Amino acid sequence: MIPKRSKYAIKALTALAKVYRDKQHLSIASIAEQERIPRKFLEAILLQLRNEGMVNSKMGANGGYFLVKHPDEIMLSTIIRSTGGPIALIPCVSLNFYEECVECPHEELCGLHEVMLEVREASIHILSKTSLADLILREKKLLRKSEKRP
Amino acid sequence: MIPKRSKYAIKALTALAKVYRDKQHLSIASIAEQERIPRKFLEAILLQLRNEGMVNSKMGANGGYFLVKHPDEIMLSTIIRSTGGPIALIPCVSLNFYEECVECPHEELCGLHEVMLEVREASIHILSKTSLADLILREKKLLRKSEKRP
DNA sequence: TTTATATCCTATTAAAATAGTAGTATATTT
DNA sequence: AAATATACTACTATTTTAATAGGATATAAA
Repeated sequence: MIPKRSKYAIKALTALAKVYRDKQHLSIASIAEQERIPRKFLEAILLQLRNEGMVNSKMGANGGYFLVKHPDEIMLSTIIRSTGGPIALIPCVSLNFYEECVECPHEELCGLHEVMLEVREASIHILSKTSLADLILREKKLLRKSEKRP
Repeated sequence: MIPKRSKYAIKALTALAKVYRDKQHLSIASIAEQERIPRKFLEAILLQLRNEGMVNSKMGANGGYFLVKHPDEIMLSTIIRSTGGPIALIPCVSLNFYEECVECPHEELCGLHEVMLEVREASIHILSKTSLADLILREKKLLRKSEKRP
């Protein structure tokens, strides 16, 4: 499982993506309310994303956060990783949270290692081809579908 | 990430699978040493797997654990699930650890939900077609390969 | 029948990760 | 100047996971 932190980040960035074309920004408070994320927690998450260059902010009255890149270019895998969420199921096959197995003398000879690598590749394949823009598009499609057959 | 508990379980059951055809059993102590798993922790894990019917045990001197089913029939997904490891990345798409999203009014309309479902399906597809026997086979192949090109 | 060896079982503790909060400083707009 | 918003540091609380302790029970072999 990825931490709530990562999920909150995806939700918040999606909200920012929705106002991207109008060059608008959103305040922490408004995102927190809209997405039902604890305000102070969201503040910490956005601050971190800012320091990593994924978003930028404007201080002071009428300030807020906005995306630096186009929603097409921001992939779920990137968001998950930069908020500390490992995608792999075990540490010895994680790209960003790698840890050697204490019990494996040779991990190249470990069958479980090999299978877990395949799982990771399958997951990353999906998450690194899905952008914030894709997420929004999917939601539009789901909404249309539900309106046709209610 | 799945808990260490799940990984230890897979390692221990694989050890039991290796002696299955000879109708042999292994003691907790010997598995713990061989797989470098803390003995008492392994004891708790095997006890639970026994209560779920995945393994059986023989008490007393020269006792130990053995598989109840053929290694072909024991799938990684089953082991992970019964040792508390969720395969899904977020609770709202987990089969066995499902939790409703507080923030989603309609999860059928959530784009992230849809993507995470795909990730889960891809992972489960691999994990539920891979058995303990497959794991052993993979290791044999990896070993052969490494001996050819050392 | 005694001794050694193993599992059974419950309870407890330790450590780490995660989630969330507090409070003050700083910047910007009106 | 007042109101509003982010910046930043530090802290706390909660939960989960990992691991251990220790005695009860069963079995085999000496």
